[in-house]
Amino acid sequence: MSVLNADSRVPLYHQLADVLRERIRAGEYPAGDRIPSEPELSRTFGIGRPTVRQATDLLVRQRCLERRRGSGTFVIHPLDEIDALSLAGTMVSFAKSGLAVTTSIVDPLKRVRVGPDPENPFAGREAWTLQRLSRAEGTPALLEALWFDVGLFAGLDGIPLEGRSLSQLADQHFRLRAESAGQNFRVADCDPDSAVHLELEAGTPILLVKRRVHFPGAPNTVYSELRCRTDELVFSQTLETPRHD
Amino acid sequence: MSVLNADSRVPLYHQLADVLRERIRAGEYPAGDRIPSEPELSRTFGIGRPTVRQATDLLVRQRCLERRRGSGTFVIHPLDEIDALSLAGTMVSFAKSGLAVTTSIVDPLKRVRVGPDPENPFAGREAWTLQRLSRAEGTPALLEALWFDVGLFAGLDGIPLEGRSLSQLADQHFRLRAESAGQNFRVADCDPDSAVHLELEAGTPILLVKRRVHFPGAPNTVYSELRCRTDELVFSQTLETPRHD
DNA sequence: TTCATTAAGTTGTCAAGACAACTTGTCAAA
DNA sequence: TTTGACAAGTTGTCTTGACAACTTAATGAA
Repeated sequence: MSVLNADSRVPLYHQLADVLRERIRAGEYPAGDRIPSEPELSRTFGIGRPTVRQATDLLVRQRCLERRRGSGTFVIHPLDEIDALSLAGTMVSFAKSGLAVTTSIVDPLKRVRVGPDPENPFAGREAWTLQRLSRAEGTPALLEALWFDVGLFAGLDGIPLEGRSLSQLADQHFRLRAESAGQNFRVADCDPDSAVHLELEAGTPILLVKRRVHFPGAPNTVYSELRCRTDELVFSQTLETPRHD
Repeated sequence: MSVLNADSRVPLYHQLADVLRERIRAGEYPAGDRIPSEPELSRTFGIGRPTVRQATDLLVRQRCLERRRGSGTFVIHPLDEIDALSLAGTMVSFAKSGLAVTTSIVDPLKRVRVGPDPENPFAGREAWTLQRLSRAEGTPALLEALWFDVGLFAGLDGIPLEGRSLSQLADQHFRLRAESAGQNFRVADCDPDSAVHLELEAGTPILLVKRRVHFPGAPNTVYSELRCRTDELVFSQTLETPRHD
């Protein structure tokens, strides 16, 4: 009962990769679990082991699978998967550092008309907005103000946001996956409101990051301002060069 | 006369990839030219064709080679390719802003033994180092200190650096293309030396970026510290999500 | 000359097998 | 119980061989 079509114009290893990717997506091979071994896949699909390896090679390069010699081939944990925002994500980048990070919403989600601001793409329009604070080991480290497009994120007010990655939410609830983002960095004096949350004196220099996130066909769908204390924690990111497989 | 050692712990296809990369770098296979065909490499090196393909696969993925079915495998032209470092590049990101940016070397290239510094991967070792200053519209904006691996950038002291993008140099002279990079951001007080170059008072808060650049098979090959004035110019970047197929 | 055909060469895909290197669990001995 | 040796299973590497799909250049005919 082979699912693969040997006469197809699509190479067998691409077909097998599609099957595996679909099974992973469907939860048939849960994250962290081992998938069937190469000889086993070779037998069940009636193809050679090199072809199986070509297929899993694709998924390994896409960071979907991970090979462990002598042990097996495993489904990568979603956190390590290619998440559009993880490039610049905040919760994610902190989580990887191994620090105990807690995030709480300090200003609940509401619909507002955004005032004039040349850097805020929602200026003069309505948008969802909220503010959240991340603490590392108890110390306030990052205050984040976000604005969302009301059209694309319709019904956002019915979804629990506490403690969730926003990119994960965008993916799961709205099937939106960021395409690109732009951000800039500057040193700014901390305003009084933010100073309270960050437990600083007003006027203390902080790192201010302004970020725009673009989705396919919908640029500037998310805008955020990040205010970071960098006295105890630094703001870090990892960049990977886009792969062309 | 095989150059490859079958008894080595290093896999044959890695050895062959190294040989090919070296020949490309040395100009033996010029950019745009065809390299010997797979059967030919297979014969001359006395190895199987799949092994040859494994080797060229590495270089294709590093965007060093390009396969054309029915025609051959070709050395990629350095210029028309996406610059890996442009993701995090400094001159490049400034240039895109449309501002008149000039970069000058304020501390010439030299070989030094790097002192202890937990964040500098060259600490306790020898490295190339240099310091350069970028001005936007005449105003000092960015002071950059760089450290390079002496092994990978052998002969760096014979190459004119003035006014060139370093990633372009790495690509064209050493056929090195960054794979990934990590950087962190913090607010720091400007040290006296940097203050002179940036035309600030010592102690003024500036943006300090520490960056590590990784090349295929050679992590931490470049380390740099960027000190930015952000009063008139911001430090910006664009992120693209890696595409999959 | 111009165009279509042909042949040679190249990469793309796939098979079957072999051994090496490594991991893990089992089992026996201390 | 703890330790060590062993066996089974898995991925890593490599070989030989084959045919398909495609490109290019040479060849021949109009």
